[in-house]
Amino acid sequence: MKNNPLNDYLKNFKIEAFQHDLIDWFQKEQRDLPWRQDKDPYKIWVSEIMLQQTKVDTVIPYFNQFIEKFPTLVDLADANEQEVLKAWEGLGYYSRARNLQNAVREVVTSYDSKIPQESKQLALLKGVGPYTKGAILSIAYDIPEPAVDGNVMRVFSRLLMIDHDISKQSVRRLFEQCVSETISQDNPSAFNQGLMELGALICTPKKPSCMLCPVQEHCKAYHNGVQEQLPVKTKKKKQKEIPYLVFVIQDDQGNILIEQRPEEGLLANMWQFPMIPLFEVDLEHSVNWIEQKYGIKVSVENNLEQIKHVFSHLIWQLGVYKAGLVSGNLSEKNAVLVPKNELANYPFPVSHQKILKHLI
DNA sequence: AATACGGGGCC
DNA sequence: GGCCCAGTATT
Repeated sequence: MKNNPLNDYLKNFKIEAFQHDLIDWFQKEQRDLPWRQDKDPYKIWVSEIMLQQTKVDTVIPYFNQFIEKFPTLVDLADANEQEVLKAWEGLGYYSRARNLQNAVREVVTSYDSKIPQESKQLALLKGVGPYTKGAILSIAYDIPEPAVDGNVMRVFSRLLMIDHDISKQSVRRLFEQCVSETISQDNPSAFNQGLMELGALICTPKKPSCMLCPVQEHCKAYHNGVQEQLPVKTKKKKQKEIPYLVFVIQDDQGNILIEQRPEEGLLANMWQFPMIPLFEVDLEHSVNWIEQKYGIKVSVENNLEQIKHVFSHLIWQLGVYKAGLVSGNLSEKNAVLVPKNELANYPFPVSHQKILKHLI
């Protein structure tokens, strides 16, 4: 245990008093959230996946609708992937939904439909990383495991004045040690949730409400007046812009051409209007490209709109054009002609929902 | 150790 | 326009 930097950080830290102050505050001040209605491990799992990189207020309506549609683990396992993606539509990071269903099916077949309480088995499930594993174990099963997310790193970086760069993957393990050493054995669920709730409500990234903080007296950063300087986090570089041509192709019966994206990569298995990077084909040659790829002749009519869509790592500039289907038979297997009123049955990313909206 | 992977809300 | 969010998988 010597030369462990953790001992230096935890020196003079009053663990039992901290546990009490944190848990006491959490039990009084916690928000009334839908996944806190009961301790159904399945619901806790779903909520934890949805909450990855996503704010509570965004998740609430999705969670309610999702649980209504797939009330149990078995219901989700039995669903079509397209149904699941449709329920996830607009929430982002769609691989979360596909991994969740994959993992739920694994639990049904390999674990008699019961979510494992073994850390190692849980970690084997798709989409369950160190954070989600700890969250499920502690919140659903009252097992004292760390669940370190951005909140927890921010809170502990201030409490113990840790100035490691929290954007680095390896640093998470340091904070897991902090939690392991301080977590309440009696109530690990309230302890972990309390840390996150504190990070969300009081110990916020900017202008933390230290005057309202239940653990202010435990906070080294506050005592030194450096709470606004923590945590240390390197900033990410800005996104690359990619211009696309997008085509809303309609036949004479009013059907519209859409296609499913590849099963890997960005927006995997989601649907879209045909689109092509502008650096591969310009508008003049787009008719040829469409004929070659889809086996149909079209006539481009007019520009409908320009859309700028920002992702975390890139930006789409979409030039959307209306086109009429002149002749030919659809040869692309991932594409279909769909009546306008059936488009809403398919899961579209938000960028293409914007186009959909423009059509109606 | 870095990068891909969404989208929305805040300043 | 950048930052942040109850992160994970892949390279």
